[in-house]
Amino acid sequence: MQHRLRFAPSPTGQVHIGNIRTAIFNWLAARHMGGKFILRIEDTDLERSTKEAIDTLLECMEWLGLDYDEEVLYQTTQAQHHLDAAKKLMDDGNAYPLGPVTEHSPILFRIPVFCDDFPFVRTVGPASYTLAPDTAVEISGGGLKFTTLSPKGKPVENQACLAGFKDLAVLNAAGQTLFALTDDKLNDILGNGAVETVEHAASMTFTRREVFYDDMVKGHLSKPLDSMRDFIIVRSDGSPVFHLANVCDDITQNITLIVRGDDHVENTYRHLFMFQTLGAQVPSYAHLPMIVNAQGKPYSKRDGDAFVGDFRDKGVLPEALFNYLTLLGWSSGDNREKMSREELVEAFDLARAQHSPAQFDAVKMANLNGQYIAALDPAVFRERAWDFAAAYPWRESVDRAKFDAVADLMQTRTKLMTDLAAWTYFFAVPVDYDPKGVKKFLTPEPMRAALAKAAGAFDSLPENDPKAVEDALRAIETADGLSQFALNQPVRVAVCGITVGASIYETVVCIGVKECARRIRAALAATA
RNA sequence: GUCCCUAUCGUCUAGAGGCCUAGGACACCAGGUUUUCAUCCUGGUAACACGGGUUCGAAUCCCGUUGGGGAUGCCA
Repeated sequence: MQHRLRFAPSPTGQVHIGNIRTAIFNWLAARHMGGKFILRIEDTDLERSTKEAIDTLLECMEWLGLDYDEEVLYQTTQAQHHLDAAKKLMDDGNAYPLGPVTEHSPILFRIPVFCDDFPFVRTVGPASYTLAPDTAVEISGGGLKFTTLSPKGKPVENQACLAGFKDLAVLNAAGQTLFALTDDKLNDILGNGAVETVEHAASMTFTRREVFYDDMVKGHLSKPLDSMRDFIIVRSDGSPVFHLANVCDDITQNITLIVRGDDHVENTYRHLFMFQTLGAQVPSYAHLPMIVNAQGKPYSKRDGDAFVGDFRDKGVLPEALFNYLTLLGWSSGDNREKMSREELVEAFDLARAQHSPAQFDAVKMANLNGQYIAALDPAVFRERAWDFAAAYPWRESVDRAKFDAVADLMQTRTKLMTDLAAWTYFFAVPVDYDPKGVKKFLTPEPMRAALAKAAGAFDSLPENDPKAVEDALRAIETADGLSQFALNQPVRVAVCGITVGASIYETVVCIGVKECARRIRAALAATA
């Protein structure tokens, strides 16, 4: 069977790394299994879904190379399907209007009472609740209402679905049965809307059942039915709720494997019943743990730095972000970290995903990004750097050939593309000089004298000959009785304004020896 | 409150009862290479949340505690 997976985001603003990580895992799983990766845009929240948000989403996916199969399905186009499904559920007795029936009654999905044959329901065994003394139990088509005692002795109101209480018996303090949920009673309740209220109840017993499934990442998962409640699938304004729309679309799109955030685990227990009652095959599930911020907390709207677009703006390469995100909550198992897209597709396995949240580490990501930049073909790096430098005003007046030379020189020491911001000195006279550098390298008289000589030597040096620059500096050092290499840093500070950078000989050549001669004189004058 | 999920170095992780004296990566520290910085090389600091149990043997299985997250919406 060919698997069909989907990424189904709500386009409500920016694209979050948590969201895109879900997209990546879906994409990887689909490509690994040779299945389909489908994009569905859940744009039913008309208030918050905007054209801009959709464009941003599409852009982010393209930037990361997340190509999808088939046409994008916009959920708003499916409204009629959703309502038809709700109608079917109502007709089959699997959904009912809340409260007194009016045109504006919201519709609830009823966890089916007769569900013993469902493949994802099993009987756990006998169970009981002790109730708060002398309280009532209400049994209706909407479920049970009863009052228990908290450990501190306070009464606590409980509500649960009818399906949770198979073979229910309500007892009084003496242990006598006050009420038994027979098939007749059940039919009365379900068929005629009868409401049974049992007063003076002390306890109740029932057969506990649970819903269970095998999560591809979390393993065996289950939840007792008596801890579940019926839930709304159509609002009072007639619009379908997430649960309905989501499940319906998964059915119409024949989705076979759902990979999503583990905040949906609880929903899965409910959706299983919906697939079943809608007559559809239930899909497989894989729930991914969340990505959390540097404080170990879930990302919130406040964490403005977790948007995919921000990483692009900060100079992160898409392939590096893609790779780094796969490392959050997943590992190959063989110590490989920097992996190509092909390697990832080959190695990807949902069963190897982590069960607990992963913290995003911007430093490690920058390191990975540096590895990707270093590995780039120089011609590609020149191109990308040129494009990225468009953000900086100095690029306008820069000669492309010179820029390429600088790019070649600086590639291996670039971690983030934003590092290019510091390349200004290659193209313009430094406006200020690093104070520590000035104190150490431009202040001592012997240095200043030697620097002046260097300027003179540079005047008559051939361009594009780093060896000549090196020889010239060595000659001056020897003549002035300075130690070898003593002039390198002074030249760097005078020419670049800073103390760190690539080989000074290469740097001088990049800037131009004549220009450097001028800069040295200017620096000497500025620091006199 | 109830229910669900979860727990290995600071961080991402390896680990499927004996290969564990717990491995790798980032970060950090020390040394080396280097004209500065970065790269690179070598070495180092650093973790099985806690308490019970099962077993000849537990990071690994079970129970409990604690911590974290989620659900409990006419949000998705």
